Amino acid sequence: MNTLAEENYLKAIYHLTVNDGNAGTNSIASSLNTKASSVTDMLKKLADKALINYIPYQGVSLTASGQKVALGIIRRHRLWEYFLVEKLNFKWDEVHDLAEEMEHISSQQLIDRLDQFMGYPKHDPHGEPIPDCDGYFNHDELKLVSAAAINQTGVISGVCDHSPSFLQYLDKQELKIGSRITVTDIIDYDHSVTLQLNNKKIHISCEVANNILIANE
Amino acid sequence: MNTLAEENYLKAIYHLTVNDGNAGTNSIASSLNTKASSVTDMLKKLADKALINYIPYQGVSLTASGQKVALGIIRRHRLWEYFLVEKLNFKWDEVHDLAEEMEHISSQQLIDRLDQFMGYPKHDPHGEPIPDCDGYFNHDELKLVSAAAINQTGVISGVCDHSPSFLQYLDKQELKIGSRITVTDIIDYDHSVTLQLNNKKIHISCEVANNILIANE
DNA sequence: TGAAATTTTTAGATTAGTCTAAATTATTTA
DNA sequence: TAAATAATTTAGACTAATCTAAAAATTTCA
Repeated sequence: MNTLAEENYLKAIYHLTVNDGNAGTNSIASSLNTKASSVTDMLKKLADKALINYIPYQGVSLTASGQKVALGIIRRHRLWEYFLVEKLNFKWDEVHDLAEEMEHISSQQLIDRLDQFMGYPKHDPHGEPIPDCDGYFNHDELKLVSAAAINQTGVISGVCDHSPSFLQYLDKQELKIGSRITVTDIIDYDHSVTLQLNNKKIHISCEVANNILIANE
Repeated sequence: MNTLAEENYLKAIYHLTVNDGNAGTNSIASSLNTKASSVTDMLKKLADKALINYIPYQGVSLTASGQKVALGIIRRHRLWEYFLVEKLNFKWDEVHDLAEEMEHISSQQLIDRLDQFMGYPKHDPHGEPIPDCDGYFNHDELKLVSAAAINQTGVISGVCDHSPSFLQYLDKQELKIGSRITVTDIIDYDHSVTLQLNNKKIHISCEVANNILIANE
């Protein structure tokens, strides 16, 4: 099996490459709060284990087996988040760091039984899809609120920022996963957005609109 | 906080000293599958942190704060074992190694909510008492089957050996926690024991009788 | 296109935990 | 009670993961 440090590197590389395919040493270092020289050392180890494709000075990508490992970690992380929120009544802004610890318990049987116990949830509390035991998941067609047009309606289905302060702000505004909202106005000057939520008008900044995902209707 | 290795040492020292008060370097080494020299190194670290009383060549005992840490680990271990058996349908012979990993997730809040979620169980699946959040637990008055007299009746309330092979043997004999048994015969020659369980007579070896605990009626 | 800036790697050191082999202390027993 | 035996500690080395500082490669852009 892989060490804790190796798992954290694989997960970071997965998140950095899922959109643009290739990650650099510095971006990995900053996402793991470590130094570039430490990253270089680890990249060699991961390459020796055939978990990444690594060409010095050219960045890295995950191999098929590295991606499988990374998706396993992400599956565990999201299932534990779901467990913490749905079974132990944690709030969605409290579970990230805990799940970060729990995701490293590697028993496949444990995770599959946990999945069954919870009824095979499809999404974690932040709307992220949960990979199944083979690493597959539907990539939902979501759109940023900041990219929506006036009068567009949608259901909040995900958030990009998982920081407690952002999630607590959403709680205060009663913006949650599953809420149906309509974009009623977009201010040219600062790109801030006015939303209709039930009977309420809510005005959010461009930055906030940039971190909320809605499903098209 | 303490490292994983430190936690494992504290737990081992707790188990070795709970009856006889003092543990030697070699006994710690063999219970952790490591070498005496490694133990000596770690004992110095734990003594520096005031978690153990250590006098070179004289063995060790836990300090009050070391005991508190150890009981916290044991609480987590036993609660996870209960969770695995009662919620995820693992068998009692399958949970030890998994709980050994899970016990190192240190969030107090997680454990207290897990405890609440399960209804504050008093015993793990092997009958071991679960310390409360302050480290307290009732030390049940139990007796070994091997120490019982003929005609004595009791309820199986614990097992000393937690190995899968022993627990699977008990399953096969339908001897489980909660079963009421009566000692009907004790063979002088080999100290083996005959039990009455419901309508069934069961003959067990001295070794087995030495690992089953019953509560006096 | 070639110097400046940026990114990445290398070299050498550090820490936690472990090991083997040798030395030391404690215990047993003749 | 002194030698033999057993238990424990010390000395020195190793691995994984990290760091700082310096060197090398790549990219940028004037």
